[in-house]
Amino acid sequence: MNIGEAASASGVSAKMIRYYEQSGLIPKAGRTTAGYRDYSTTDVHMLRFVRRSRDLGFSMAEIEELLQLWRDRSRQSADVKRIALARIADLRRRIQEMEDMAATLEHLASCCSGDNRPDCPILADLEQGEVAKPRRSRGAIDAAP
Amino acid sequence: MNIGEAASASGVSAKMIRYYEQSGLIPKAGRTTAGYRDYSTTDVHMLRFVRRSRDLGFSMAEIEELLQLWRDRSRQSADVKRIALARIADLRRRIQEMEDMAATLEHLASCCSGDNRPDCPILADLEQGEVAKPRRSRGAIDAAP
DNA sequence: CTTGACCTTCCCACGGCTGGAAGCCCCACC
DNA sequence: GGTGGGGCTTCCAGCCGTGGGAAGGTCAAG
Repeated sequence: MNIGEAASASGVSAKMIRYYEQSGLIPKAGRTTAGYRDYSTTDVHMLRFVRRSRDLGFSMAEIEELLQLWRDRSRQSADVKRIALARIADLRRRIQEMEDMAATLEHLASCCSGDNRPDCPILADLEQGEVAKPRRSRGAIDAAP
Repeated sequence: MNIGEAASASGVSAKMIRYYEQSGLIPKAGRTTAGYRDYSTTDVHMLRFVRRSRDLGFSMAEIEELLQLWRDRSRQSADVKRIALARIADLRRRIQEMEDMAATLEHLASCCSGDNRPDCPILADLEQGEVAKPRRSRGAIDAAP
């Protein structure tokens, strides 16, 4: 199976497959005599694994760890659970930060008349306001298509 | 006031101030005879404005718009409110996506015994599971320090 | 054999920083 | 009036994950 077929079978774009290979997340694919990458159904399983992990917001480093565990028949499920719980904690923390932002903005917006006059509590706050600096955390969902 | 003083007075690092200037977010600072950038207290206000906006998660493009409104004495508060409301909606959408991820992971983790045996429903899901692909959105909080 | 859909590699861009290197200049201190 | 160490300047490169595109080779159908 060539990279295009593997891509549509796994839901990972060909671009991304090459990128994952190049960055060492997945092993180098075998090549046909013509130099095309060649994939097995096991490889497609692995790619689906990666995609699902990304969809759940795991970082590359975490996915690397998860892939190792996935391949390791003598793994301990506790190791997997630990990574998942860490991810959940991270999500919860980031959700809280965003909730705080949303609440602040909602408060400001509710104080703003939103008419054709220039007086605006939102701008006033931006100019003056202090924030308990939320120390930024890792690996997010960003960059619209 | 030189860039270092402006940085500590505003809470924006000198690196960032130069970056914002270079990328056109803020106007080019005046220079002393020695070539040092020179800042006024108004400039510091502007920098604090930028920092607070970033803390609230506004994108560079949004901050550019907000800065223009901030400087525009004949602005309409409705314009500011519109940007804030859009930001809130974006936050709410992204929070929802992350909530969904967290819920999925929590379900999986609760099904995982987390012991020294290899059987693991989390890995099983990653290998098999489908996700209603959450279309990724813009401008996040990411990249750990 | 031609066509066009695929594959290959390579480089560039995004956002939002952060770090480093090289080199100059400034200012406080003695 | 020196001088040392820190500030300042510029430029370049990286992070993550992804998309876009160019230039060239390869495969399969017509």
